Amino acid sequence: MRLDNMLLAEGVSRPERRGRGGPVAAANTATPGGCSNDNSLEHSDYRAKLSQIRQIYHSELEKYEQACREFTTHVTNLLREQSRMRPVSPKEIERMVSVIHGKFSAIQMQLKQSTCEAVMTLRSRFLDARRKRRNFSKRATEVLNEYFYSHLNNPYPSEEAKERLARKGGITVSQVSNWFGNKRIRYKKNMGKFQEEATIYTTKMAVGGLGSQASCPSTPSSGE
DNA sequence: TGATATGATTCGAG
DNA sequence: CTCGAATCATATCA
Repeated sequence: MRLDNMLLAEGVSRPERRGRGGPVAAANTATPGGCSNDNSLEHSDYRAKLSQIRQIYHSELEKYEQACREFTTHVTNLLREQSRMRPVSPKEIERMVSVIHGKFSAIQMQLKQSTCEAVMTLRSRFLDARRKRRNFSKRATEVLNEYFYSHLNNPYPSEEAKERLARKGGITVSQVSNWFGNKRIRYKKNMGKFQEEATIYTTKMAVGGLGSQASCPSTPSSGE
């Protein structure tokens, strides 16, 4: 019965597809800001696939139910015929019918399970933020690198600092945390590869620290 | 097209 | 919760 709830929550066994996308896109644990603006285009694709799954699911379900009905009537007719030869109690008929229904519902269970799997796969395919990774803007990486290389001794920004960096770079706090996590370990892994970058940012910091940025044409400030 | 860069996620430890 | 580490999946480069 968990499967039923599952399918219901995913909108597969929903009677209609009218409005209210509902709980489909809201079941994430944290969703670190990745999907804040651009849900429309990918979502249409996602919805299309989901409705395809739903259609198959419903047609299969209908087929099973029809087959179940046919088989049930067939068996009951058979038993009715036999009742002319031997006594057939209503209890026996009832038992046969329930056995048939049990078999068919087991098959339906399998259908539900495979549908569930398909939906989960689809979900992870489309809703996983890793699938639509975008590099940060020039401005964002600049801001982050400036902080990183000016705090090389302790590159662990506080919550406030993270918020400031996030605002300055136009990204979320979670993204700032991710960036610093990646940066720390990758810098440590081989510092040699980052020496060039390090000197660039440290010298930039030195220059920028001395005379504001009034006459510095090398800070485009708006990248994209 | 393969190699590399990079953002995001997962997992265990503290 | 945050952290380091490993890993995934995509973007970008040569």
